Order: sequence, then structure tokens, then C-alpha cells
Amino acid sequence: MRWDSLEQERCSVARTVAVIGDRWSLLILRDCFLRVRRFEEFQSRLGVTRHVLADRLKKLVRFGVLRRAPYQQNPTRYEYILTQKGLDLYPVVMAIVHWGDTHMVDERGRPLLHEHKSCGKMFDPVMVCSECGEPIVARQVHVHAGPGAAEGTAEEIAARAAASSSRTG
Amino acid sequence: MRWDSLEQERCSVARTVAVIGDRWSLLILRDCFLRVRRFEEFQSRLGVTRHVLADRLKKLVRFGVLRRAPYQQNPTRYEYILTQKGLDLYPVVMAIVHWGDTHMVDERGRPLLHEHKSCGKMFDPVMVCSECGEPIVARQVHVHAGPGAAEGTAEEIAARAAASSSRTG
DNA sequence: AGTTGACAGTTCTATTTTAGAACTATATTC
DNA sequence: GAATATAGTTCTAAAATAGAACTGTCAACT
Repeated sequence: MRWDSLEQERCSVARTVAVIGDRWSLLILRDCFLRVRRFEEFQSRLGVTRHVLADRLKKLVRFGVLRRAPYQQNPTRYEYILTQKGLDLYPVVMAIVHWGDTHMVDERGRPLLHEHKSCGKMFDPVMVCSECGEPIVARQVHVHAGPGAAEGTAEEIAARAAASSSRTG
Repeated sequence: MRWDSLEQERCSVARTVAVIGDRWSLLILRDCFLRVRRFEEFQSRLGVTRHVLADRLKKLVRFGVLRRAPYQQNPTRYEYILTQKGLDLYPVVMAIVHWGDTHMVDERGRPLLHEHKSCGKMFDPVMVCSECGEPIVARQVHVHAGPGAAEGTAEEIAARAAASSSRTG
């Protein structure tokens, strides 16, 4: 599998990973949600090489996650702003933050706290079912082939894997 | 910034990215949640090189996301199973899937549908506030320095970025 | 007894990506 | 006219990845 072909995969994870599935893209996004917008600030905060930063910003713009907006003339300079498509990545970033807060903090505790302006409280993000509102755990989810499924659907794969496990283990 | 040092960063995103922030790790995780467990099956499904697969599985075991469990003797062979720490990554994977379903599908529609066994319905994952239960959007969240914050906290950074924007743009 | 096949890797070379540093371009301030 | 700010591009060395072949263990078949 080549990376160029990832975005054409019949899997939403693979397609998303084609956009944000590298280390620097995720860190750039984190900074975007912290209102960082300019090349120099990304660069100095992240310590990423300028070459890679330019490349990743181009990629995120190409995929419509960021847009390049002029903020001054003479010379014209641009800053990078999250589009709606980019803002919709907030749950991904928050899920990552929360996992890090839960499993990767040291004795000093979590580096950031999040306040929900609507209710005024410090909160954790919780992923719930859109239908019943209950928190989602992996065991309680069953996958089905959707309209865009390829031949080897996840359903079939899970069935095959289960069969192979009971056969040998 | 070296990748070895990423896990020591004072940021939960950076620490999480040190574990799962590369393309193959995320795809391996996706497969884990689809009950794939064995080297050969990961390899044939993903098309990843065996070298990289071995490396990533080792890394995920080292970080406690997967554990290596024997499933046969003579010769002893192992499969890779999600630990609780790994299962806790489900919201990350689901958030990625949902973003892909929303923004990266083609005309055929989404490849997978998810059924919530608890309520029996097809659902989308929604990220809500642990305190008030309302869906979370980026604008409604304010960050504060936590006990593990470093010097340049996100709060300060956001303030600085805002100041710089109003100055020049 | 010898060959084949399954499984879970390891090793090798060629290619691609990234790190790190220097350089370019435009315009403003000292 | 020199220094500074911003947003890149270009260069070489180092690291990671792709792609293929190879290793070791054991079971099953011939």
C-alpha cells in the first residue's frame, strides 16, 4: 500500500489517516485549536523543520482542513485558519488529548484543563451514541457493511478472524 | 524535536502521538478493533512491510496498548490483543472513522455502519461534555493550565497568538 | 526420510522522508 | 544602507520505509 493510494482506500480510517495520520499534522492541528495561525509560530512552537512544516500546511490546505487567509499587504502574508472541515476534527484531537491525560501523564498531572463555556465547568470529553446517549465502548458496537463497502468488509473480516481464533486457540 | 523526546513533552497530544501518531499504528489499531490479532493477518490486510509491522507491534506492546498472548504451543505463537489502555483508544478511532465518514466518503457512501448493541440502532459517535452532556464544539471550550503545565502553557500561547493577530491583522 | 506449507519474524539493499542548517524574497524600521 | 520580521525554498546527511529474500520451528503429506 502506497501513501498516495491511502485516500482511495475503502475505509474511513485509512482516508482520514491520509490527511492527519502523521506526527506533525496532528501537532499542527493541536496548535490550530490553540489559535496558532502563522508559519513562524508553528515553527518555533513545534520545532518542526521549515521544510516539513511548509509541506504539511500545503497538504492540510489541499485537503480543505485549513485555509490560507491574507492578513496583511506589502508583502502579502497569509495565515492558516481551520475550515469547518478542520473544526470538525475537534473530537479527534479531544479524544487524543483525553487518552493522553488518562494514560500518559506523569506525577505532575495533566498539562491542560478544559472548561466548557456553556456550563462553566471543567470537563472531560465523553463519546456517546447519537441514538441513546449512552457512552460507547468497543464491545457494545457491531459493524455492518455500509453502501460504500468493498469486498472484504470489516464484518467478514471479523467473522473470519473469529473463526480462525476458535480453530487454533 | 526528536521523536524519542516526544513522549516526554508537556502535552497530552504529543505524548499520545508518540504512541499512535503514525500511519501504520493507526491502521493496526483499526484492525485490532475489528478483532484482527495475528501477524500474518495484519500483514496481508494492511500491506505493510513485515519489518515495519514487527516494529509497530513491538512499540504498541511496549506502551501497553497491546499485549502478546500465546495461542498455541509447538512452536509457541503469540497474538496481539488490546489491553484496557488499548481499548480506551476506541474514542480516538471512532472519532477518526466518523470524520472520514463525514468528509472523505465518495458517492458510494460510508463503508461501514455501526450498530450500538445496547440500543439496537445504527449510530454516529458524538462527543459530549462529561458535566452537562451537551455536544462539544471547539469555540465553547476554554483551556486552562493544569497541574502538569510547562512554562509556555496553551493558555499563554492562545493569549499571545490573539494579541499578535489583533496587532497585525 | 524428505518435501511442502504455515507462521512469525529478521536481514538486506534501494528509495523516500526527515533533520538541520543555510539561503531567498519582500518590505519596514533604525 | 543595515538590521529585522515573515514565509518560505534549497541543500546535504541521517533516518525511516518499501520490497524482497531469508531464518527457524513445527505439522502434515508423500
